[in-house]
Amino acid sequence: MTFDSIARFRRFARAVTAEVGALDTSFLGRSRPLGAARVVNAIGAGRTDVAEIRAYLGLDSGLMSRLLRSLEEEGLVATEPHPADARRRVARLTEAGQREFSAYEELSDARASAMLARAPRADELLRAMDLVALTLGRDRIAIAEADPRSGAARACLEAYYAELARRLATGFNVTLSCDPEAEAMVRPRGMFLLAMADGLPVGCVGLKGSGGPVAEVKRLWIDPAARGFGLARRLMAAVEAAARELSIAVLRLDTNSALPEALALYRKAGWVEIDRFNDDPYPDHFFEKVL
Amino acid sequence: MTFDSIARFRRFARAVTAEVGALDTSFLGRSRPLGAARVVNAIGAGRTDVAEIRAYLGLDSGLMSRLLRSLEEEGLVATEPHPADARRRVARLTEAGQREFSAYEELSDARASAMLARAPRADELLRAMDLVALTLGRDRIAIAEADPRSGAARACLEAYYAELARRLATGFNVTLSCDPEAEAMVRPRGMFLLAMADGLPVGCVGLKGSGGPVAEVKRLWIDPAARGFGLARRLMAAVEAAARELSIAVLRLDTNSALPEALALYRKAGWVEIDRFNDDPYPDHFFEKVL
DNA sequence: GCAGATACCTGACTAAAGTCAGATATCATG
DNA sequence: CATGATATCTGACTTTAGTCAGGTATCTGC
Repeated sequence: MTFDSIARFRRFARAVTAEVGALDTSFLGRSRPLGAARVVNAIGAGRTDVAEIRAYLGLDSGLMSRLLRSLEEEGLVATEPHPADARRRVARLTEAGQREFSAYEELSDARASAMLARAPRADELLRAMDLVALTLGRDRIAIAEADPRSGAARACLEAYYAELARRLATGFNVTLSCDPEAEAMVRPRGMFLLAMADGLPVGCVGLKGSGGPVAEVKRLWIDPAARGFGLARRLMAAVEAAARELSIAVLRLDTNSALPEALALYRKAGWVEIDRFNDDPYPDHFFEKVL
Repeated sequence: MTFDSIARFRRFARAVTAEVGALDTSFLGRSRPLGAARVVNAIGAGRTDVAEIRAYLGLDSGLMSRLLRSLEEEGLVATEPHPADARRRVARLTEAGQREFSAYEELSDARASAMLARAPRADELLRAMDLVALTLGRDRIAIAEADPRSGAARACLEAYYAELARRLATGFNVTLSCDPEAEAMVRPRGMFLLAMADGLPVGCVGLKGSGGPVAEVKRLWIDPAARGFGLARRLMAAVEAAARELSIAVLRLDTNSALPEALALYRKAGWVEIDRFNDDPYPDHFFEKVL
């Protein structure tokens, strides 16, 4: 670390406090107290259970109750008993509430793009923001199953291919428009996992099955901004567990010595090196793990 | 920009809001309302004029008055009339106030180093934070005169030498411990300017005089995280103005073609290329500007 | 069916922050 | 020195946020 890292950290905190303060109070542009605005946004973001919203926003039950009541009076929110548990209530936005939520969303989006438009190197700025956001939120990164043809999965796969093209001496080329292997990474033959950080994908791994007892692990990739958090290990553990559940007996994978961190990970996770098992031109190392 | 830059920006805003919220309320650990704590910290950070603090924190004059009164009762702050204008008042921390301020500082420092210690690549994280903080605060970057032997100046010079060593094909080497030219960049013969962002240096330029009518511009450097904001142009304009003030008639500088952005800047600012005027082994381009 | 836990609601509070209309003293300027 | 601007202070508010002690209805596990 160079000149006074703590001072630099605190300069960041100050800069961001000022900006975020403005961001928070921008909600006040719509003449509603911050607390009520936060509840509208929590519901709009998909949180339905009152208890869930309460926990997320850290509110007292009495305060929560009153905020919901005032939002109901305003006609933005409707509540009804939870279908499975009559003690609980679920909240949803009315049409007017939806409009209000959209207005908040547009405000935030406009703020974001204004800021990005003013930055001299928006791309670099976004990568920096990713690194900060992911480091702060590393404990909230969750692994979830996804369709390999979904937008989030495609984003990871594209980044994966681009990184291979950059790092392999031979380059790398896949016809992205119709990935020939996506079909094989769908249940029941296989599956596909994403690591999600606050709604955005930051890593993936695929299980490519053939219907038989042998399956292949493919497409392990972690967003550079999320490396060092042990996500690759978590994804590999999750894909192994999923393979067991699908009654796979043997897992295989291929990789390239230009990716030393991958080789190290596989060796450390109990994979053993085996002979070449395909004629793919890119890989030069082959591993197997018996489950 | 790759996958949904606005969503990425907003993920950053959310992550940082949560963290900064915790940062703000950490002040509450010392049983003092946030408003009062912010005033103590503003005074501790060197703001003395009541009006200045009020503007910085965005407070109503009535509220400010009451906050100061309560801090005086607590014995943390003392106020007195402004020596030059009896309408104004200046505030300063008492000894107890200094202790309280230090306690806040230690809290913030501890928080910062805990966060940095947990990051897998603290160096990269800091650079990302610099980029975000400087982009957010670009309009508050100020140019100030400084001693080239001060810590802040040395930090810039070291970074400058390191960058030259990286970018020049020949490498670069200065005996830092006793920079032979620092003496010549001090008034009355010359001077030295820093660009300061929230208390930390992000760029520099030196004016090396000999006592005569010809002086040299040296050591123009901008922190990579602060490039693209037009700081180099501002520093060059400031050093020119200072040279005029010192009755310098002709400015010269040398540079290297491995730094094309510097060449472009000098040409655009009205410098004209001249013949080699020294036998320094590193530069291969020489410029002059008549004031 | 009963005890204890859980989810939400209500009423009665307090603390903190912010607003606004004067009052007072001082300064800058013609 | 008169006039208007400026800086701070005071008193009287309101709004927002948060706390706490009960109260009602419901669920879970024995």
